[in-house]
Formats: sequence, structure tokens, C-alpha cells
Amino acid sequence: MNFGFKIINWYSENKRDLPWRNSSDPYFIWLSEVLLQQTRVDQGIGYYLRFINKFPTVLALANSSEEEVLKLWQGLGYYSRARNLHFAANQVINEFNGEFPTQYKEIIKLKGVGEYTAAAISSICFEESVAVIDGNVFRVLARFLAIDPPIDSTLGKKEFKKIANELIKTHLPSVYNQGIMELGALVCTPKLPDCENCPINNSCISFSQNSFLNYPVKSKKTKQRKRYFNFIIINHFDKYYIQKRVGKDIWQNMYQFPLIETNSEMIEWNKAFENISIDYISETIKHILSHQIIYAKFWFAKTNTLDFKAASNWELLELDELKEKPLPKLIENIFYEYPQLSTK
DNA sequence: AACCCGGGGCC
DNA sequence: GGCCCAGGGTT
Repeated sequence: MNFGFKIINWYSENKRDLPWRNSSDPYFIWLSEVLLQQTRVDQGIGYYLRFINKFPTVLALANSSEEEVLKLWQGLGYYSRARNLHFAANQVINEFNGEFPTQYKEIIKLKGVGEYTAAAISSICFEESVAVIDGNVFRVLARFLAIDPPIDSTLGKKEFKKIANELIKTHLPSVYNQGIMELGALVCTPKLPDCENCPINNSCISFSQNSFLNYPVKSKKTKQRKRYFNFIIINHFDKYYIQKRVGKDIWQNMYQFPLIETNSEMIEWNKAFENISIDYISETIKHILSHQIIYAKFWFAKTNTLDFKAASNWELLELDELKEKPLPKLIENIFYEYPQLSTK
């Protein structure tokens, strides 16, 4: 019995019962796939259920606002996924006459849909024979065949793609693709893989060499940049100023308290705020992102002068209104940390 | 090809 | 602290 049949048999007996399985509606599969990009299944399930409840159809999603979608995405990270999801829903309505595209070459035209997601949708929903290659597949194939080229190199990607698309032949694409990913997620895990219970352990090269933890090979390592954020929380007659993040940076189109970013933890208090009395300064909060370490301080201030001059891009909102905006986790957390910001 | 984009879980 | 997660877009 070969690789693919063993995986399919294993999958049929061991697959998890996930909310988007047992459906082949491309809208649901697309939504689940985008939600799960760089995201663990356990983390994505709740978001998936809330999304299909609020946006049962691609038309409902297209008719919403980007801000609504970002709000529902809040806390999950990689928010370009949410913006692109909303954009792509409108592509389906306007460029595909409201019908979700059915072929890989069309599906991949949707914003936020790359090779992996197009392969997943076209195979799972339409049985197109194109192999998915995600982190799980890289790991399973790299270990099974002891493939040395790094998965983040151009050469490596080409080789994995060639092998994956050879292995999927003669198998039902939807089952094979989900099977190999499920094996990577449940058995061939990054750390402590369960090789004893793996259906293909007797022909796994790295297992026979006891070298499975050396695979997959990766060449690049992520480096983190340090940033220093000073947010000022200005109470103005029990309303608060916020601003929308624009430009090409983290948390694009989400909201925050007015921010002064500095090059070090020291801040020379800006003259723009010399008329504001600071009541309290928070401890430094370390907020870790994949490529950045943010050291944040929150400056609590109050001004009840009627002619307080706010910056032009600030909005003055009630706490309740503020919390309806899409907020980065760092900002959302503040409401739990500081009781004075809890809604009455 | 290199860089950018979140947040959480696990060791 | 480092690695990884059902990756994709931009430059």
C-alpha cells in the first residue's frame, strides 16, 4: 500500500470533527482556510462560528463594512486577512457575478488567496487535483523523504511542489489533501511527533535514521524589532480621544489611543500636550508580535477645558462607542487592566 | 528574494 | 526565549 492510500485510510478513521467539514460550499471552505492561515485550528474555530453566524453568505460579507469585519476579526492577528477577505467578497459579487469561482486559476485571483488557499478550495470543493502545501505538508514530506532544501528557499518550494503534485495523483484530491494536513497536525507534529502511531512510519526515511527532528529545514530566522509606544488616554468630559491607524504598519485601519512613538523608552514629553495634566502613567507593557517587541506605556490624562485643541485625526468617543471599534489586542487589554476604563 | 504582517500555545 | 501555527502581499 502506498503513501497516499495509507494516509487516506488513517484520515478516514482519525479525522477531527470540525465545523467546516461535511460542507463543500466554497464560501465556508474559503472562510475557514483564511481564518486558519498561520493560525491553530483551536484558535480559529470560535471565529469561524461567529463569522458564519454574522455573515451566512458571501453576499452578506460583501455588504458589510471593512470595519465590521475587522471587529469580528479582533484578537486573531494578521488583520490584512480580514481586510482582504472583505475585499475578495466584493470581488466575488462584482467580478464573478456573485458565484464563487470553481477553478484554481480563478480562485487564486481573489485577494488574500494564494497558492495554498486556492489549492485547498479547488480540491476540497471541486475535486481539482492540485496539492496543498502548508506547514503540515512541508513537515510530513520533508521527514518522510528526508528532503534537505530549506522550505523557505525558492529551490525548496519548487521541489516540494513537484513532489506533492506527484503524490496526489490517483487519489481523491479533497480527501488526500485534508488527510496529509491532518496527519501533520495530529501525528507528525513539530515537537514530539507520535511516530509510533504513524501510518507511514515503516517507510519514513527520517524515522529510520532517527533524524526526524532535523526536518523540515529552514534557513531564515526571524528577527524582532523593538518599538516604544506611548499612548495618551485623554478623558474629556468622560469621553476619550482615539485615532485610526493608517499607513503601512501594523494594525492598519484599526483604532488606538493617540500615540507617540519614540526611539527609546525615554520620552521627552511633547509640547503639544503641555496643557494636559497627567494623572497616572502605566507600567511598561511588553507586547510581543512575530517581528516586533512593543514596549508600551499608557499616559492617563484629563482635560475639561472647552477649547482643548485635539489633533485633526482624533475622534472623541464614549467608552461604549470606543469599544465597538476594531482594536489591537494591546489596546483591548487596557480595558481589563484599568477599572477606570470599564463601562458603567 | 527579502521583508512585512498578530497573537497564542508549547517546550 | 525560540519555534510554530491549514500563508499572503508588497517591494
